[in-house]
Amino acid sequence: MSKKPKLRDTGCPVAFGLDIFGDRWSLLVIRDIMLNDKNTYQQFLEAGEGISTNILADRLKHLETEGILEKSQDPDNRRSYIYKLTKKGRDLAPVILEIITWSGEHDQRPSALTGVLEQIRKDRKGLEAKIRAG
Amino acid sequence: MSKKPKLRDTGCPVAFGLDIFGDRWSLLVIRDIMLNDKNTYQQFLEAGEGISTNILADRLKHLETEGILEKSQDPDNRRSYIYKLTKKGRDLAPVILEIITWSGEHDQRPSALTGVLEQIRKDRKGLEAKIRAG
DNA sequence: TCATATTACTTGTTTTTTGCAAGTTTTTTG
DNA sequence: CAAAAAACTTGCAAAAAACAAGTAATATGA
Repeated sequence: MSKKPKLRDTGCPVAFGLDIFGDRWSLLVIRDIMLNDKNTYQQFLEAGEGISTNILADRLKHLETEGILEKSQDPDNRRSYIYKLTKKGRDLAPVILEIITWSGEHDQRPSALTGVLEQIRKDRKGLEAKIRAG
Repeated sequence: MSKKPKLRDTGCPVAFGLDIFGDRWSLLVIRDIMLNDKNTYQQFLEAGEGISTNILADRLKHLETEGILEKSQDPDNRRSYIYKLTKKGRDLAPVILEIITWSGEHDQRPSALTGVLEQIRKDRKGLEAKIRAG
């Protein structure tokens, strides 16, 4: 039921990272919080790619366990929880931005995040700083 | 049998990238070629994390189809094939290096790729250029 | 040269993960 | 106070991954 990431304890930093966020969905949730101002379960569900409810719940739990996200109650709605990136999570900004940059170079199709791509090209440091600030 | 990546055609560049290399193994193969001077099926198998033979074959085929890798016969051994990164593949260097950097900051354990981490810290541009040169 | 070993896979089966539909609990809204 | 919303959970089928074994084409060593 829960994600058992079967840690590949080889000491490789690439494998270390992939064990935490190297699946089909985690980086999309992180993207939603980091760049699309989403921060609730419902918003993640409606994000476009169509993640299943159980998988989303599982990934949120996993990312929280790994210290990438933290969850707190919405003060305005006691049914709702707000997910935020921790510093460890925000530190993934360069990884996300490099993926976007790479796709910008190698994807033929018109992109949905063109705005972000332009921001990266014009003022990458500024964008990174903004994300890092939280 | 073959990998059907179920393309998430939302136009998002993060999703675009993940559809190509966002699984448990692809980036490890790319890492092996990019940083560990591995380039044959056997070498990938022995790389430490223990990928299964069928999954490796599947991923190599997929990455070749996506234009990340190219395969050629080893002139010195007609049983063997040599896998190399294409430009598109080498362009993933910043993604890999950022993952390594992130893990360097957030992994407590002593790392196996300390050498690379130091190289990144001392002369990232140089390392990137070297990888980009092929 | 002929048995053995390599290399790169493929095939079949089991196990794990994902995807999908539906249900539950708590809180809010009209 | 009935209905809707938010965040999950549960159960089951389908897909993917892991595991074990086998195959085909070289190459190697006695």
